[in-house]
Amino acid sequence: MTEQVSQATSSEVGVKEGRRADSRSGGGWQAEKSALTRQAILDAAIRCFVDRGYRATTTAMISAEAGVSRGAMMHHFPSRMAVMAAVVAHLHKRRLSEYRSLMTDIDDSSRQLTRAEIRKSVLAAWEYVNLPSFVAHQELQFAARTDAELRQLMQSFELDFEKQFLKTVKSVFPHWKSLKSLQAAHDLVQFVMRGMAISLHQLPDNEQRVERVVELVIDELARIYEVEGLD
Amino acid sequence: MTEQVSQATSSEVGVKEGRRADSRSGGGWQAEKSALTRQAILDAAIRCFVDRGYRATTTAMISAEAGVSRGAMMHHFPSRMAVMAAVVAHLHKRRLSEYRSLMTDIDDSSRQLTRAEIRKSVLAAWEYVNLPSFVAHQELQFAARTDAELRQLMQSFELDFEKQFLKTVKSVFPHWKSLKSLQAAHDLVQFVMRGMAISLHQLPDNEQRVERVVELVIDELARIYEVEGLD
DNA sequence: CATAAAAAAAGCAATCATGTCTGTTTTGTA
DNA sequence: TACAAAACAGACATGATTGCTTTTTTTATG
Repeated sequence: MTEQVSQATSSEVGVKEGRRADSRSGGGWQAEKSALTRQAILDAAIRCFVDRGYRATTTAMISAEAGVSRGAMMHHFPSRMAVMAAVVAHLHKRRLSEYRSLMTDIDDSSRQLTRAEIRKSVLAAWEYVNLPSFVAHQELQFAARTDAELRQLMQSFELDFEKQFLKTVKSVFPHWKSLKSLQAAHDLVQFVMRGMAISLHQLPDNEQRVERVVELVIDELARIYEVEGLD
Repeated sequence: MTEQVSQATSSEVGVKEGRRADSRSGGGWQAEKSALTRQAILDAAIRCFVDRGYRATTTAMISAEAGVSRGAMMHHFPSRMAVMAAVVAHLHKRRLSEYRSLMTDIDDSSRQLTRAEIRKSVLAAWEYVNLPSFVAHQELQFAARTDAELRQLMQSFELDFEKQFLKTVKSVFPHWKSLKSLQAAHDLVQFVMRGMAISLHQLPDNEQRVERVVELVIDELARIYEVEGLD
């Protein structure tokens, strides 16, 4: 009945607006409520991923967290994997939006890139990987390594995400001319942040080590920008 | 009966030599066989982690992979978590040893650090995170985020590992004087490699992106060394 | 108001993983 | 050889999770 796998194809991704919300004036409450419970379930699933992990998250756990019965959940999502598929699409949009929010008001687009702006973008990336949406996605991505079904499900979203991600970066750093070096710099930042996020989960002394590494990354970005980023 | 949790305490870690192997001349076959099955089970568990993931790895799966009956396995390890604890200790030693192997013959310790040597160490780190032992450990570490029991189990090993790890780096780079900058540089490399290992599992275009980021890291390390590493 | 459809809730059967239990074989020792 | 202990193998019971089915409630519409 309700499709929830909707493959991602580059630009158009996760448009599940196919449901006829507010079909007429005054009516449409049913569809609205349906969409509401859907949202509740998806958000609940994300919370479950964050504090129990993907594999340990059961359908009962999600429905309880969402405050709906398991039966109601099975009505919207006929199987566990159907929920996961919907979460993947949901996270795709949410992460993209959150990252864009964090990356705005960094570059004023009128003058050249300053070190302060580079720093802001790096710190934004660090904030980003500490967001629940990122952690949840990390759980999915990690699980996908050994779960062929999930991997296939995520594949197109991952590709599109990378594309949108880079596009955002380019729009934030219009002064950075060499696309190749920008891509590499972006990769560097992402990898470092992801590695840190994972490694420091159970290690003490985080603050200082994070700070130092962040400084190193800023140094390197500034260097790349000076050498390859200017006009 | 057989202890298998043996907390890690800095230098002395995972000494399970407490068993009286070859208690006398001619004898000791029983203990030897026991140790042999133990090894088989531990190695099997690691393989299971690599291609099924920590959470999906069942006791039946491990015993099948090891070629022993489930009963035999339960004899050596009374519970699932007991196996995991033994694997943690096993991996601790194995990873340390493998990393040391990869890091040897990099610095000839007679002259100053060259860029070629820096490159070798970075590539060694990249090889390192692609080893089965690292992937298995990654599975454990990741699962530990949402598994309090496992987390507590690994904690002391993680701390000790970091210590030994840094010690190895120091011995490989005797010319690097500033300990603080060496620590930060080491962190940078580790974070980048971990992030790459995770991110690029299901993304294409790996080769080029890895190469570029590796170059960036090498550049940064050379820069740090010149500024803070020299006498 | 009556009826159809959607949403929600609850119950049920099958599967699977774990831990325990019992029984068998092998090894060490008197 | 006889006995004890360890190593090993298989079966069983329990609890959990999943997907399906059935029943009840809510919403939309004639």
